[in-house]
Amino acid sequence: MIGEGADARDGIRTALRSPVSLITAKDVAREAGVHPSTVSRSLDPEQMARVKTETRLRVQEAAGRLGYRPDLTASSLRRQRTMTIGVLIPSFGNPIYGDLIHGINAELEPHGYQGLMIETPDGSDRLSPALETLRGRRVDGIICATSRSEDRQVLRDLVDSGMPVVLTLRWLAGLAIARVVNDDRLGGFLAGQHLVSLGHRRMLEIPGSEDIETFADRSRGFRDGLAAAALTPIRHGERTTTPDVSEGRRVMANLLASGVMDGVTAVFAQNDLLGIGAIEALRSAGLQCPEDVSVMGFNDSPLVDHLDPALSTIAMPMVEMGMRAGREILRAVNGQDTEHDVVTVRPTLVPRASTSAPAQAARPAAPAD
Amino acid sequence: MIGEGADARDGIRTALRSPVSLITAKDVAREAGVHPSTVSRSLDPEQMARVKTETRLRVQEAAGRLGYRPDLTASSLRRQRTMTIGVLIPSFGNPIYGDLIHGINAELEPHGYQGLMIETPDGSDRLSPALETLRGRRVDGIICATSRSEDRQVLRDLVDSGMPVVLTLRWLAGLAIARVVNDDRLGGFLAGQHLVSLGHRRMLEIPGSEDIETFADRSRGFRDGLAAAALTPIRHGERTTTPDVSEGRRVMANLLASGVMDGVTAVFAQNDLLGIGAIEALRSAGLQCPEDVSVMGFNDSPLVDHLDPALSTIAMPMVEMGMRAGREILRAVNGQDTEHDVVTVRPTLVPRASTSAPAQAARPAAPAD
DNA sequence: CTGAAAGCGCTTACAG
DNA sequence: CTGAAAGCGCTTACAG
Repeated sequence: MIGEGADARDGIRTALRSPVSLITAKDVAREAGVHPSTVSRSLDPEQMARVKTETRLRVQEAAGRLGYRPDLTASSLRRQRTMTIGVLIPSFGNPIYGDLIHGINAELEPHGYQGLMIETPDGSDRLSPALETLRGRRVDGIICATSRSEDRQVLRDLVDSGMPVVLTLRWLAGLAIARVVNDDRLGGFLAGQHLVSLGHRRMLEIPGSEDIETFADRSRGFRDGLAAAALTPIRHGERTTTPDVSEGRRVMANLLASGVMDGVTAVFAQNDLLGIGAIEALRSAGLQCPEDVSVMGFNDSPLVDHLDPALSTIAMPMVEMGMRAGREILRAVNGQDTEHDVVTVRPTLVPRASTSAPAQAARPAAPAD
Repeated sequence: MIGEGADARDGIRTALRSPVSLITAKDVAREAGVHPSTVSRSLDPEQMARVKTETRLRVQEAAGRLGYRPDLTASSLRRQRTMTIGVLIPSFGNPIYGDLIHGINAELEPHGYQGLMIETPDGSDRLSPALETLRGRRVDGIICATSRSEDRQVLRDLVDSGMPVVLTLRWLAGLAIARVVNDDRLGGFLAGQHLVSLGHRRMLEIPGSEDIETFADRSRGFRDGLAAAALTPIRHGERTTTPDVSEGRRVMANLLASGVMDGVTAVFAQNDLLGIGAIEALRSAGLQCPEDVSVMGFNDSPLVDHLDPALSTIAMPMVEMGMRAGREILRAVNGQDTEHDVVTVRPTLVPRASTSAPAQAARPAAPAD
């Protein structure tokens, strides 16, 4: 009987797995009266020029009618390209990375690429496993926004294996890997300059983790900003682990207890959360921000403009950074040399209520009256 | 000359594409002196029992030495399984979804599955294209955290196509799709009960978008909470589009201008951002929170505990929700019937400084003195 | 311009 | 217990 074979086969298929009956190029070919290879050509923008218009339209019509979608899994195997870019993100819970992802996707999607996001939290030892996963999935390239100094060897091996890689948000000195980063030194400089221009003379930093180049750069910039007014930050030995609110609170409490804060009128916290914690510790000690101590953050995280006081901070162009990183990885994937590409985006000062002139009005060396 | 053929081939490979020289099962087989099929069996937990231990160890050793990772692209094609779950998220920029993703990944990863996250913002018409992408990539199942009433038909079609689907965070009435959701009605109830217990009598809601079932449920629960004290929320015609700070500000300004707020001592905003905006509009009008008007939010977003006043809100167990959603989709992928599964997680009240007893101490009907 | 064939790398009935 | 073969669905030199 006609169709018996097909029915039986369908029956088996259905019984074995989910009833997703997927249309293949073969089905479309039968419908359009052509060979499957012609289906492939008619649907590939790069190849369709070689197909007679009439044939192409017939195939496209049939494909549309049947709802045909080429199986990317098969296409990937044949082409040795998955049209997938691995994206390593420090945290899905930190909204500033949301804009980075937006930027990356905005660049990848129009080119048919899909970002495969994996979270590799700081200090989690999850970078290596994540890279193994991405290798197994044969991603075409990797954007890494989580590099720490301890990752140097792993990243070096990754690049040596031939995988196109772009570092963004953070980078590591001494690795020949393309990077797209914020000019953190400029950011630190802007913070320092801002506090100096308000009239502060005694200032200190609440540093982020030292094994992240980004934070080291913010320090350098901050020192530059102070140096321009012949000032230096007050030195102290406090270090932070994860740059969050509780660490900011802990460090500021220590600084207050040890007397390091005596006479200090402004603090540059290397990110917003540290700054928020610092303000809370100040408040607990009976000090007001900005009246007694001005506090700056870094990142311009969501909601920090709704805090009391609204947090002065440095904003990074995260969307732009993501787009640039996307562009770089696509260049690398397409065989263009990017190894020594360094793209830098510029942060901006966002002055708000948490910084003001010091109460004692210790204005920068104006002629004495 | 020995090896000449191989060298020539490698040369071509290198010239053609990235120099990622990937080890295949064939390479491992040669190294271990077995057939590629034995390599496959020795490395597959489900099959390795059939291989003589000695052989298996030899293969595993060779695989380890060569750094062999099976090509998931080939494996997917052969097995008709990609070990990938599509995850549709409303926004990467909203940190509450970070915990949802954590929960999902925590469940998927131990089972060898990978989440493929795609952002489909509300009101963006990006659900359909995203689903097309996921189909093309042959994901094994889809977790959708973005469903709106306008998506009903698209989701119905998706399920009809045989794709395993689980809705989470939000859901749609009248669709036979498994769902894992917060008990929003309970959340609304807790909010109402909290305000009533503080002594409030005249209260109103700032609603979220009406075409999201979640928000409608919060309203129902809130009304329940008030009804338990024989109260009803003040009705008004204000509606919000995207539930963000500026909408909260706009709506509260309108409510104040139109006199609807007269005598109202407490407001339930259906999410934190609306609540923050409402507080700001109150302040602009010379009213203090909570002294003049108490405000509750919903979500317990990051940083709302650092606002002034710290926002009272309802917390959802996002990690748990994500884990449950992950578990459900794996069940569905593995052919277990989930169509009518409804998993509900319970929110909790997080009372903070933005809610207090009303100034005029309109305590609930105590015997007059 | 189109068809037929080969092959991407894996997995899995099927033999033996 | 292991090998040899077939085939997942696509794409692309190769013919014609």
